[in-house]
Amino acid sequence: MTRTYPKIQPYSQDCNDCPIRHRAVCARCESDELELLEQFKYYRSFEAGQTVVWAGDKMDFVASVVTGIATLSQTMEDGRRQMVGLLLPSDFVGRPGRETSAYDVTAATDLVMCCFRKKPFEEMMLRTPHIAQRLLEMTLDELDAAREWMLLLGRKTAREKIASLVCIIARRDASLQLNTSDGELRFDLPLTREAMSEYLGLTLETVSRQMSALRKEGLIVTEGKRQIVIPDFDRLLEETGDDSDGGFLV
Amino acid sequence: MTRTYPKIQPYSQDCNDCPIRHRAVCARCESDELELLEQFKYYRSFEAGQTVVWAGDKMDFVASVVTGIATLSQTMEDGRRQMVGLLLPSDFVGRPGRETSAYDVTAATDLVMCCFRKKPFEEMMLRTPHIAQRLLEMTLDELDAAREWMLLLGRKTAREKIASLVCIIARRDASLQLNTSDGELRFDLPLTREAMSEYLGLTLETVSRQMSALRKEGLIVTEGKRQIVIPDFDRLLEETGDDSDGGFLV
DNA sequence: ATCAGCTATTGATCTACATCAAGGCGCGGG
DNA sequence: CCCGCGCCTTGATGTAGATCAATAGCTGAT
Repeated sequence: MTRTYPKIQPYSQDCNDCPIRHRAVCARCESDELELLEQFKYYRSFEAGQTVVWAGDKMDFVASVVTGIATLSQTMEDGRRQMVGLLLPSDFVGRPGRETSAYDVTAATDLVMCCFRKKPFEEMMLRTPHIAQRLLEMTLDELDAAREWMLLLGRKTAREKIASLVCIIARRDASLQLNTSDGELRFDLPLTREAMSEYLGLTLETVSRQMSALRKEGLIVTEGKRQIVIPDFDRLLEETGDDSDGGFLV
Repeated sequence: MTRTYPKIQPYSQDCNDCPIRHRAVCARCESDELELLEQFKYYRSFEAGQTVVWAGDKMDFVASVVTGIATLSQTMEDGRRQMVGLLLPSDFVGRPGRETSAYDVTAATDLVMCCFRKKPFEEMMLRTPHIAQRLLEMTLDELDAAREWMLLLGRKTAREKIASLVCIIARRDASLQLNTSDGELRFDLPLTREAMSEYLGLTLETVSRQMSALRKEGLIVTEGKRQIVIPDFDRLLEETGDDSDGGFLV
């Protein structure tokens, strides 16, 4: 016996105010069955620096980033912090089947999230198999990204780490924005030196020094505080230590 | 409209020769619909050190570890290696929806895996929603483990890394074996110093030194080459830098 | 018994990054 | 205008862990 289920349209690019957006399950572009999600959907805004949830706190919703950047971090007792997730617009956060957040969720910039209460979300997951399949796909992508990140943390030099981070953000950005055609990439890197250091497992001083080094060598150009131009993406890529072809998976 | 689907029995402990075992989808203990998986199931054995698949190679199966230990690693062009997955018995490997392996899969010890051809597996996933749900759950667990691992790689000292690894293996082992009641844990750590160093983002010399240090301080006792006794688990835990309560999620 | 080939240990030295410390720049408020 | 506060940069110094190197145990082959 073969059944058919309502199809989730994956990666629908232009559904900008959907509750769980194009990299996630898009409820807007869906069958009737999914309409009911709408009634549980709500938006929340945060200012840069604010905490969305603390590790261990109750988190009764799942969400996706609409605008801005959120981070997931772990903190050790003595204060050492490691970022373990970087959420850009369209990324999903929250784990069906868990009561509390395992990580600090923080707004790295001003942030708007689109939230669902977890209960109805879980119920719908049971009724609509394609959601679980879509979510599985997303989670596998995240796992691959985490593993790439592990290579960075475990084996790359400070210089390679910085180059990698800049490339990662540039790619994510480029896949959304229109890229400036002729090899040159322009985008803003909306992370403080401290946030970068938490991402990379470095101190902020080392981040600053290595950024200066890349700047002096012309691999990156900074305009103002956060705006970055990469004159030659391929040249910067060579500094990451990654295989030239190897896929970034985010 | 509410439908019901065949239920997957999760974590069924005593289904030892099931193709995808208790931490995964258990096909043995299932509805008729799942029976057809059996015909695509086959076993493969590897000797310690052998490679199961190379990163980039075609991988037309998914599998679970039956006995032994497998690892997932990434290699940089200049040979630096980082382990990104450690697969103990019952762990699942392979990604539905991808043609090639993203990682080197290697037998750390003699290894038996139970494999499925990917095509029929994927087809069944579409027909049997609970499989995707179960797989999602497993993948989320793995993601949490990966994030714990990122904290280790990014922020822990060599000593903390070693203590953490020993604790992780001990826990995984204890959850399968009968633990030796009175606080004392005995198990074997079936990884070479080199494998440990690839897990931890260290050199094998540093691993060796730190193991010696823990031994001299009586935090661990080694019997023979690979057998390890932890006289006082809680005392070793304190050396990991982790929150005393905080959940290891593997 | 001897030797080759692993794996592990231990020592000596080097270095990339952390740590400590001192400004500098930009921005908003009084 | 000045001051305080975030954020960033840069310098001086310290150190954990890498690197280089020698040796030791263990296993299996001759």
